[in-house]
Amino acid sequence: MPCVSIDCVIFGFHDNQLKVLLLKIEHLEGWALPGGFIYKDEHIDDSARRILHERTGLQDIFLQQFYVFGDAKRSDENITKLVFEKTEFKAPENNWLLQRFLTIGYYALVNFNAVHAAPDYFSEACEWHDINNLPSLAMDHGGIIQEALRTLRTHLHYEPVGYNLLPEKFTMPELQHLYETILDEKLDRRNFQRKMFSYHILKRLKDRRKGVAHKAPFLYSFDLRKYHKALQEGLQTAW
Amino acid sequence: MPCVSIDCVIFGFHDNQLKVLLLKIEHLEGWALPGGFIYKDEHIDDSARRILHERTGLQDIFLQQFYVFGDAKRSDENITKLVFEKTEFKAPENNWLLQRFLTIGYYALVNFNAVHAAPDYFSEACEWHDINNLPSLAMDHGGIIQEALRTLRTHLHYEPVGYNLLPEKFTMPELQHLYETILDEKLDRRNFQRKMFSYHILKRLKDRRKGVAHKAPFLYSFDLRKYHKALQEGLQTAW
DNA sequence: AGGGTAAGTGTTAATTTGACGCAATGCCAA
DNA sequence: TTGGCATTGCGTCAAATTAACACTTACCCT
Repeated sequence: MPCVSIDCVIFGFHDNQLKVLLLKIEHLEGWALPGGFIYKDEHIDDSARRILHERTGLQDIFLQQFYVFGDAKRSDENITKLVFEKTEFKAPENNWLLQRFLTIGYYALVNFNAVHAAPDYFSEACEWHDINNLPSLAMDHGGIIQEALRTLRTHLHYEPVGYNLLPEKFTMPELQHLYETILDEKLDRRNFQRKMFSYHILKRLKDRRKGVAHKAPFLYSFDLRKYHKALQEGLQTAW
Repeated sequence: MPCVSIDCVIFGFHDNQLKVLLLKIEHLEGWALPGGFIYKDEHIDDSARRILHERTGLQDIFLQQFYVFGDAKRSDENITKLVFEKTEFKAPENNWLLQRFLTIGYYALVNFNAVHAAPDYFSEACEWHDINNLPSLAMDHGGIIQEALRTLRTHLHYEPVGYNLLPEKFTMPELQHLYETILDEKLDRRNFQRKMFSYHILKRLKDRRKGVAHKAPFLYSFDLRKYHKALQEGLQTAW
C-alpha cells in the first residue's frame, strides 16, 4: 500500500541501558527506523509484525501502535525516491506519492539477547543504539523515537509491560534497573518490590542468580496467565 | 491523499447523555462517522480539524488522534466506490485503492449546544445519537466508536478533559453527571468535588444556576491558563 | 409555612504510598 | 578462615491519599 509506511521503534535492554534498533541507509545521511509497507491483504498489525520479524528474527513480540505521523512535510524526497526505485511500488504519473508519506508508529519490546539484527534491502547496517546517545537520524525519526519513549513511559505506569525487555528469568534488581532506565528516575528498592508483588504476575523460581558478587538474588519469571487476567480486570486505579 | 481516510468520533453531552454525531449516507445501509481525506499539503491534524469544522461549524475544538484501523477487510466496496465517484480522487487502473482503506480515528469533545450539524456531500442527514442507543453502523464504525469511548475513559482518569463537553458555565453536579455518564459509574458527590478542586483548574463564578429546583448550585468555568499549566506539570500520579 | 430534595461543607476510618531499619547472604581481602 | 562490605530480603511506621458518611443550608412546591 503506497503513501503509508510503518516504522517500528524496537526497544531492547542491555548493560543497564535502553537501546533502539536502527538501520543505516545506503548512500544517505543518518540512521533510520526499521520500517516497511503494508501488503495488500495484510492487517497493519501483521505488517508491523512482519517487519519486526525480518529485522530481528523474533516472533510473538510485544508490539503496540502508538501514533501516526502526518506532517505534510515530514518526508524526505531522496528517501522516497530510493524506496520507489528499489521496490515493486510504482509512482503514478502525477507523482502524488512522491510528495508525502504518512507513517504509522509502532513500538516493540524485545529480549535483547534473542535478537539477530539483520539489515534490510535498503540498508547496510542494523545496529543497536543507546537511547541516550543516538546518532543523527533521517527525517523525523528522532521525534518518532521520543514519542515512542514517552508512550512507553506512560504505559509502564499502568501496565507492567517492562518485563518484555528481559530474558525469561531475571532478578528483581534487574527488573528495577530496567524501570529506572525507562523512567529515568531512581526508585526505592523495597517499595518497588512491594508494588511488583502486588500485581501478582511474578513467579519466584527455586534457584537464584549465582556467581554474582554479594548476596544471590532470587530469579523470577512471569506468570503470563495471571498477567493477562490482571490486565483484563484493569491494573490502573480507577476514579 | 488516497487509501487513507480520517474518521471523527465527535462526542457531545446533552440531557445527561453522551452523544455521537453521525451521518446517514445516501443509498446505503447504516450510519457513518464524519470522515474525509487528507489534502496534499495538510497536516493530518488539520484534516481532522477541517472535517470537524465542516460538520459542526466549530473551531478550536479538543481533538485527539487515538488509533489507526487497518484491517485488510474493513472497507466496504460500495462505500469506496461512492467516494471515488463523487470526489476528485481517481482510482488508478489497477484499482488498488478500491480494495482497502486505512482510517485514522480522531475523537473530539464539543459543546453540544454550540454545534450546527451539517451533512456532507455524501450524506442526507447529520444527527446526534445516544452512545447507548446507536443505530446500525456502516463498516467497522461501531468498533471505532467503542475504541474512542475506551480512550476517552482512560484519558479522563489522567486529564480532566471532560469539561470540553460542557458550555462555558456549568455547575458541579453537571460536571459530575458528565463524568458518571462517560465512566458509566456512580461517583460520590463530595469526593468528586474535592478531587476536581485539587486540580485547581476551576473558577467559581459569583452567580449561581437560578430557576432550578432545590438549592441553587454555583456556576463554574475553567481557568484555561491554570489548566494548561497543570497539564504540563503532569496530573497523573507517577510511580 | 413546612416538607422534600439537592447543594455546600466537614469528619473519620481505611488504604496506599514514601521513607527508612535491620538482619541475612555471599564475595573478597587479609 | 574470617571479618569487612555491598547487596538482598523482609519489615515498620508515618504521611498522604482515598473512600465512606453526617450535618447544615438553600430553594421550590404545595
